[in-house]
Amino acid sequence: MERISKANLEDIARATGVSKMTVSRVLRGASGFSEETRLRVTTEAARVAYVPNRLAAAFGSDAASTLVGVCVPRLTSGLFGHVLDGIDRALSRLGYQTMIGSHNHSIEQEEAWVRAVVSWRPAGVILSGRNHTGGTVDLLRNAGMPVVEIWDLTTSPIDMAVGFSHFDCGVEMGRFLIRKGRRRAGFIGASNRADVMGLARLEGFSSAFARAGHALQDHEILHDSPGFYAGYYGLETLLARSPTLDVVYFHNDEMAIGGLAYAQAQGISVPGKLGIVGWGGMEAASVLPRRLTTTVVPTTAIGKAAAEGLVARLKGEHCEDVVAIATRLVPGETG
Amino acid sequence: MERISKANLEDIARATGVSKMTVSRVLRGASGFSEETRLRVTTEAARVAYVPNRLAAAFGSDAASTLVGVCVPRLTSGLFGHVLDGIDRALSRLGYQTMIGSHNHSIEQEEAWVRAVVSWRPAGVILSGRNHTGGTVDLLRNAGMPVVEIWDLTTSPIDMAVGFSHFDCGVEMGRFLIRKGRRRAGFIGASNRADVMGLARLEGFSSAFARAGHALQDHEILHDSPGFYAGYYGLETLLARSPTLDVVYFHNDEMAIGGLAYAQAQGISVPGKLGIVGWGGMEAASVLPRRLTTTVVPTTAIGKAAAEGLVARLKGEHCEDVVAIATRLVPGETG
DNA sequence: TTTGACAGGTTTACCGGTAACGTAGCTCCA
DNA sequence: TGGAGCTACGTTACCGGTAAACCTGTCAAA
Repeated sequence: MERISKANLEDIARATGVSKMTVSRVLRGASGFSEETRLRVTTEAARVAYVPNRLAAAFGSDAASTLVGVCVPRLTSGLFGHVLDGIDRALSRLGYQTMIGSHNHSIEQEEAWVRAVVSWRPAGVILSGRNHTGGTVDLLRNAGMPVVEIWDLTTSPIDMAVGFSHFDCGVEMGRFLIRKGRRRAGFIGASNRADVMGLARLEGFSSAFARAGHALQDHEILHDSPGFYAGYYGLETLLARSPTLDVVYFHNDEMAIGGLAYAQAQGISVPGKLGIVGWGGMEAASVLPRRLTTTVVPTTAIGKAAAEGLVARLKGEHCEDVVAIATRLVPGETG
Repeated sequence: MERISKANLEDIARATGVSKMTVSRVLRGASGFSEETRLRVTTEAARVAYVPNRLAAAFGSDAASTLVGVCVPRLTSGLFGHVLDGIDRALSRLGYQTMIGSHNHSIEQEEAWVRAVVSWRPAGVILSGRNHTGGTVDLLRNAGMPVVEIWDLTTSPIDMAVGFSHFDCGVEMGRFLIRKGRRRAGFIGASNRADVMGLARLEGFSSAFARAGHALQDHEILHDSPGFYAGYYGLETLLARSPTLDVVYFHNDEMAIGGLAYAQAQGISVPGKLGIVGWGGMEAASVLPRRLTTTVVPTTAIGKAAAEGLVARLKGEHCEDVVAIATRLVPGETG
């Protein structure tokens, strides 16, 4: 009974009187064996509780890895949680395992993670964003495996890209607010300057206002995690400096809700005196007493598309290099 | 220049005039070589951009795997995001890779995941909860690797456990509310009946009220993901049925905030007419206009403790089998 | 002078699969 | 009736590390 689970192909082969290779073929569901052999082998495999050794399989044949590396900025973000969920569901349905990491908006940490994950010889890699170190790009190009860059769309991906343009999100929100009559806009970001995607939204937003002849009045980027607190205190800081703002664009919905809480605590009328708009489309944003004006990002769909694109490439099927996933500006009652 | 990254130990050995084994020792930082050799080897390794092959390393020596499997109920939960972050930070600092999966509160899905992850011969596994299939337990026992069960504490873990008691959380909240004069309590859960940990809180809560002579009046368990919507509509449903409730305990903070939103929309005075309390301690809960009464769970600390316990066991260091991490009931302005 | 300990290596065997190729026996058709 | 083409296997070599055992020269102590 002891270490019964340590059985390998050879043990099963001996017990059933066939060769190791035949057992391998049966258990992989390949072809080249009779129904009778299949039955004998699977029965014996079940009896000894055979656990395949993917390490040996992936090592032995360079093409057989079922491992996919995924790196996101933060595991604690509600949005990326849904992206990971979309990826993980799609990949595990297709028989792949995911190796997940986070880099906290540091491309150096991302390179370290890529180095670690490539040493496992994965079938492919999914990264977030379009900004990577030269070392990361070299490593991935040399490894010659499919790479999908998600979240921020680029027209010249390392290999493939699935996502949307953060700059365009900012532009769209800016134009929307100008149409609504807003003129003195501010922005509150967080997660420090390393979050280039948040900054891209700021740039798009700013350029939309500038083009309309109303330059961005002020912005505040906090060195804090982009949550409710940062939104609350960020708005306090920004309004202390620029009390005449008539609308504030927040880095994300969590922060916007924090800002909303501050405005409410101060008796500032929203959207009357001050508009508050977010980004991301977290669930809370649409059920709060006042529905937040925000941009909804189809997170799960992005994850799913990235995973399916990667697998399509692995199987040699055709698949677009760049897949744009549309975001949707949802007007609420706060902007 | 082509496929220069495909260099292996043998290539480096040839180029530097030493044996493969010596190169292996140098690059692993083992001992048994001179400083001059070390320099020659590391220089050559850098020149050819050597990427180690962990597949081969883990395969070749059964003790060398640096892989740790982690399975949580859902990747989209804010709380588990922090747990994963705690685990991932601790493990990557210690040189391990994490393979993350989710099982959506299904122990059958958990078993499937364990089967898949064990086939990668990881160094250890971290699971959530104490409820597993017999197959899961057999698989892990036979594999003979360290296992940490997190989140819900058990006194008889498969191997190790790090967490707290959900039942006790419910009891503590129940007693707190009774002291505050609440008598007619309800509960709103979600994620269907499979979430045994949420149900344990309900049981603890219910038993506290029962012991005080005020049986739980009503409860509603929605077949929906435990988010803001479920809280909003859950409270609507529950109050339609039991309008005289004076306090409602929610599955988590997201749902409680949804409930708060419903109460506010209906003009129900909180906490005057109805108390609303949550569980989990999400950041939003403490900055909203009224601070939510809730139980704060030290998520990151649990992840960190689980990871460090696992590694301690791997290194043969002493480490407690059961580590209790205290939660904290934080009275707010809603209960 | 001998012994032995140690640094600094080398050699060999092996981990458990899989690809590639070989082969025996059978059927089927010209 | 010979051989082409199948099915159902078996054989061999190999993936890239690492453990373990085994060398070899040097230096110090006995």
